[in-house]
Amino acid sequence: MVEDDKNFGAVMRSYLNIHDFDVEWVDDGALALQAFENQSFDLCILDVMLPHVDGFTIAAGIRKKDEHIPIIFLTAKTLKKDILEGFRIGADDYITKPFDSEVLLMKIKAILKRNSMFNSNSDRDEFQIGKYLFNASLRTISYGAGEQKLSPKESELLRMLCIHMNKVLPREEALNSIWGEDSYFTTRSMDVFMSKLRKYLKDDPGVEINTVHGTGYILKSEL
Amino acid sequence: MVEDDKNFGAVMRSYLNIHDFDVEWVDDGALALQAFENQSFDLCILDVMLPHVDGFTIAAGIRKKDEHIPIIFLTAKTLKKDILEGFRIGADDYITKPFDSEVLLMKIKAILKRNSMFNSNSDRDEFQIGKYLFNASLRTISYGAGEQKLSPKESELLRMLCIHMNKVLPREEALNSIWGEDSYFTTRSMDVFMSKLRKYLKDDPGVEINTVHGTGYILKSEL
DNA sequence: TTAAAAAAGGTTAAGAAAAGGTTAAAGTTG
DNA sequence: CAACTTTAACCTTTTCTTAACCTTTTTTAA
Repeated sequence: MVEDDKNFGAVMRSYLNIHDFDVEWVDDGALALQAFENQSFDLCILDVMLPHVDGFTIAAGIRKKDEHIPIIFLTAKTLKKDILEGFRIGADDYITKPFDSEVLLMKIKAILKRNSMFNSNSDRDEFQIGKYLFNASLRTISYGAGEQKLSPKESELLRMLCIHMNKVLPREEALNSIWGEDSYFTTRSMDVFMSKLRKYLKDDPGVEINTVHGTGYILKSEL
Repeated sequence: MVEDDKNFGAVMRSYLNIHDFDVEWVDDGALALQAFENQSFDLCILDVMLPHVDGFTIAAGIRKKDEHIPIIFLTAKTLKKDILEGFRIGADDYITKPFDSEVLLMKIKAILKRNSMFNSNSDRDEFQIGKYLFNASLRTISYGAGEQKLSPKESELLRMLCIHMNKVLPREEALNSIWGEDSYFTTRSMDVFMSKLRKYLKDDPGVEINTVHGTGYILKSEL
């Protein structure tokens, strides 16, 4: 949420918190775009009249980076010209103050619900690993122009490492999930795969797969 | 569109027609549900106060049959209780009269755009594949002057690849959908068809059908 | 405390099994 | 018969396991 009115912003945040939304609130356009780059959001609520950068410009910047994320304008600007401009940029809704908070809530839910149809299908299967982009359903690791294909087990193992990014992936967990059992041979087989994955990722020194002896592995990635 | 005010309905219809929408207009709830069953729509606009069956009831009936289709209420009922009821039933928006027609138009477009992410391709039958134009119902691939006819299964398989353009089409999905089962022989049969499709598409180097070993196929097309 | 033994893990290569590509012959169906 | 689909045959490629030979880490016991 981008809103420069401190009182209104605080009320909105607590209202949305009560209804189980996590709200990241900034009061400035530059901070908004910065937050958008560094974090991951489900929906944006933008005021239009702001110091420095206006809400339309923020929205355009957001749309450039993510053409799907829902955007709602929430503003005192009631001129038809502004409303149309908001939709032109790619807003999902344009709500004028004063507004009813319950109605806003319903609109947020309606938009998220519609958007979730889109997102749920394409399950999270893309990961950024340092300089690499790993697509688990295409089973590819791309890095600049190059592309490395992965076998099913290689891909599944890397996906599990990504899900546990910077945390330990217990050997057992991977073995049971991918091989379905935890015997001497499957263990050794997994070692072979780990060796292969390390090769695929060796060109970025900021990425490494560390061993936690007797326990498991950690995929470490800077950034 | 369900609207019992003859004058208003006629104006709305011609306004939407001017903006390239086909409008089916009924003035009664029973007719609305009947039309919904017999035809195929992209979006519903419902008045709430209607003779016989009210708009909320119609919306509930529609939602029962299709949980994804966008619904917009367009009504003079401005009570908060009604607005919330509208959203509760599953509306995408609730617009109160009087309203601005241009804003309505933008809202319709915003909602259709979001919904299109979900169901876009799934029942199209014309696709651009690189330089080729593929028509699934005529079962032809044309490329400049030339035209290649496809058999029913060839066409259906290519259509599924097109729907998943640049994404993986799982073997299973194609087998179950086209052959109705997933056995050794249907698998081999599909391999034969894949080989044929590759031949048809071989003249454009920007188009290729890639194998994701053990998983499925991807139709890749530049542009 | 520390050297030796045991366990765990790293890496490479060989080979078997599974999957897929292609072509042609043999069925099917309208 | 002609169009279409399935089956068969013979390949090639991909994938996974296994074995062998290392290195590193942990445990054992003198």
